[in-house]
Amino acid sequence: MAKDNKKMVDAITSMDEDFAKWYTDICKKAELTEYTSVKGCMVIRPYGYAIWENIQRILDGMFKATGHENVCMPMFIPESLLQKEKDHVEGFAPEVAWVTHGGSEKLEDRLCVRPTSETLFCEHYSNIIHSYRDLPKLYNQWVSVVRWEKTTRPFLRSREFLWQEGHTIHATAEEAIAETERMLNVYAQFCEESLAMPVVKGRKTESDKFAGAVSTYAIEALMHDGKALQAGTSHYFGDGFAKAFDIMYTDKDNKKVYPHQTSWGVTTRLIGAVIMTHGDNNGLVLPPAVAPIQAVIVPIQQFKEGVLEKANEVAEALKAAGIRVKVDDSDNSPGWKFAEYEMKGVPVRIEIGPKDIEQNQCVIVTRHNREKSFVSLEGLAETVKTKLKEVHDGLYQAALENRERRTYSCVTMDEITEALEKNGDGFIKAMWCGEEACEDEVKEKTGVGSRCIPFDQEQLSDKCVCCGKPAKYMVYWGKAY
RNA sequence: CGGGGCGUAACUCAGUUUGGUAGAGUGCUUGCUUUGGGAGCAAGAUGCCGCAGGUUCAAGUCCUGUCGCCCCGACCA
Repeated sequence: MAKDNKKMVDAITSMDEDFAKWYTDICKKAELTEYTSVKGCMVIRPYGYAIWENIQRILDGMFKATGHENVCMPMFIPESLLQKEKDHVEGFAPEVAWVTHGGSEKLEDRLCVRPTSETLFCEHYSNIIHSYRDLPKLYNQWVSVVRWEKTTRPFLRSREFLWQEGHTIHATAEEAIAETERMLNVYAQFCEESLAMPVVKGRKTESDKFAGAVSTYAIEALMHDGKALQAGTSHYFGDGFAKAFDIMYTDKDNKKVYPHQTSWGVTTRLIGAVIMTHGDNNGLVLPPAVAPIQAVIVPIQQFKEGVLEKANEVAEALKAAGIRVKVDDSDNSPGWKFAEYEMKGVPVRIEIGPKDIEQNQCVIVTRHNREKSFVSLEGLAETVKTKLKEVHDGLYQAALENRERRTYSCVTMDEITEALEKNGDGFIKAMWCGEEACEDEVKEKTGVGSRCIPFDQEQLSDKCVCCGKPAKYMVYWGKAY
């Protein structure tokens, strides 16, 4: 644990003082994003984009390992195509951006800028799928989409955002459901192993489903301030889209039947999740797996002979061992560099000065707890790898503890209100009868909405927390981003 | 879309009440000294005061309109 919680960087608002401002301060000061002249459209700067590239690289590997292929759909959807699935268009129409002109000419049919690409995949599938031999298709694309949000925040909710959307089509419902669950597990595994972020896996309630889905699964994470963040979703569509788009194939018995579909996605919101899960009052704290710089080397008295040479030599050795390393040989003071890389969340810092070189050692400091140790330059790459692992594990443990500390089991409405008042925002575990009216009432009376029906069910009581009728599920409730 | 706040130098802001030569700190540039937790001194550069009208001898300041951004709600990844 941090032995010194003193805020080193007065440029960043303290998270206890104003969590929202703390968040946006980090986005700007750690050079992740800049605002542009279009509301909700942000520049993702090199340091922020490098995090996304790491996320992409790891996830893409996981998708390929599970048999998926990357494709690329156009960014425009004709209005007529968007209209084909009724629930889908109702869900998305309020937030789509429209292209009405090509050059100076008005378009006959306006084009929607994709808010998601189900309709495009469906149109394509209807062209290429004719036989059971054409199935399954396991597709994914890395693109950006546009949703005209009213309230925007960097990474958490922007009008254009980067994501991947997987779209698969299968011969049977069982296969499609298995795919939906498999990809949710891939997301959960990624969040835990690469982002050091524990998540709750579960199913969304009917009212919270994706527009056009039979069922929606999600992973939910709890942020530092006790608010929930949906970190990824996976949808099972049944054959609803296939029917709407007239996708049919001939099965082994020479019968024409409808295939079953899924889609699943994660977005640059994951970067927001990382910020709000691991960040502290000194700035960002990055999980080593996605950190653009895993170790920064700060030379001390770098003008003295041999110091920079040694720093570069150490850097080369670490690079050779596959560690992402940077030597900061700028003429800023060491203190400035310490603060700078802490703000940027670099997991490990290495200090090398004349005194160290004399003793063939260096100082190594881990970002999450700021613990300092003197270690030999001999076998440093292995030491650094151990430290990176320590940072990852430390982050995961702290995030898990935060979530556990902020998860409250409640059997009555009063208990919910009390728990929130006494301990602050967090996850509420409570039983539910399955009626939408109760879901709404819980939200209205206590302020927490249903997050998901977790796969790991517990029987907290026999009765719905709201109406007292027999309970069907235990639900995680919370305030959401 | 509702409620609140804010647009003046690269950044944070003062100046607006009471109209009268455009300000400070930080950052930036150059030089010297420094370097184990955001260094010191000296010299320098930087402004359509969000935009458009209006009132006035005179507008950053007053009036009208407009655009944008931030925060909080409702909705969403």
